[in-house]
Amino acid sequence: MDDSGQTATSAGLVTAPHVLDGEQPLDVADALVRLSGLVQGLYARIAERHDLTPVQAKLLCIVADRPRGMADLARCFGVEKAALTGLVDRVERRGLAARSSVPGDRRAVQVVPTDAGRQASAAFHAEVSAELSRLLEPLSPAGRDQFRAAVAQIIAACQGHGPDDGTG
Amino acid sequence: MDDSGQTATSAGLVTAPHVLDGEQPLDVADALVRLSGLVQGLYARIAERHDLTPVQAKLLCIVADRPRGMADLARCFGVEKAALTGLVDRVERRGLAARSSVPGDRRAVQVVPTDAGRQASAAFHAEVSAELSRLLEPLSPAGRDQFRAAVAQIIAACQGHGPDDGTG
DNA sequence: TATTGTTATACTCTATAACTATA
DNA sequence: TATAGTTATAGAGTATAACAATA
Repeated sequence: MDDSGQTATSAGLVTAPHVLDGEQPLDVADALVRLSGLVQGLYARIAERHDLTPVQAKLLCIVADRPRGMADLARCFGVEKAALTGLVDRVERRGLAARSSVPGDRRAVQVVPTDAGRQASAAFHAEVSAELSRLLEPLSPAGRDQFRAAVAQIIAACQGHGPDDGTG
Repeated sequence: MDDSGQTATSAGLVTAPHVLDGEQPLDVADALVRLSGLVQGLYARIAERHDLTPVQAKLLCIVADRPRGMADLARCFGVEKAALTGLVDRVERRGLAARSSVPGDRRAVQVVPTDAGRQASAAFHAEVSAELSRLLEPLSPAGRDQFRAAVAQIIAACQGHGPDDGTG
């Protein structure tokens, strides 16, 4: 199971630099967990810079792409639909999105971004893209291409057996 | 800033497969966010399988490696030390760890895993390693090595300007 | 009957501020 | 005074169960 045969202690999965400030080489699992921690931390930090929680940032990005109903959003987040009520309440209270009625189905609502919400989502997206690109700068141009291809391959192989995500 | 020059919509950062079931190629940012979502989701799912929250699993992994004080743990998690009280309360209440007094400093406590906690942490760690390795199976052996090397390089370049993590 | 969304309740995680006890 | 840890309070995010309105 352990791709590299190192004596991995439990601490490796911990992701915190403090725990592994020694110079043990990382096995695959540690490397992935720590990379994922970097990305999540970056995502959260940028969201906070825009006075958003990570979940709110994600919600705004989704509805900025296209308005969606509550059940649809619940599937996007991989959570129960009841959780969406409070989520949307909060972005609505902050003037970043609004519930809009759907002509043709009087039960349904659509969550649409306000202008402020669209601006926040665009600015957030731009910063995340920029900082994530910067994350790859230590790699050579060829290395970046290989890396991106590898990640795309991994993701493609997971389409289907991973209905939810985690970026919240 | 956009390494690949694709017209990235906000939805790309959203990580949810449902949002991007079209066949647009992923830019680097999307790829990293989605990979990180896969890893976090996997981590959370395995924790749940062991009846743990992701944060509890991480806490057990940390103290299984070596007992630690509350302030130390707070630095590991990148949170305020006040947050640790409840965190440790809950794993203690569940019989997975215990507060132990430190001879020589009557203010301090150390969080030590119980036998049950050690077992849970070891089982959790093994499963995460196994499933993360499986995640890389679509890559060729050479591709896996390149990938691991690239991730290690990225992480190494971040040592220092990323004091906290995200795996919680 | 199935679907859409909400309410009520409870739990986990986190932040801030104020506090105690020890060093 | 500084450090270790706790308490109190508040808010976000989530789950479950029960419910309303519409399809």
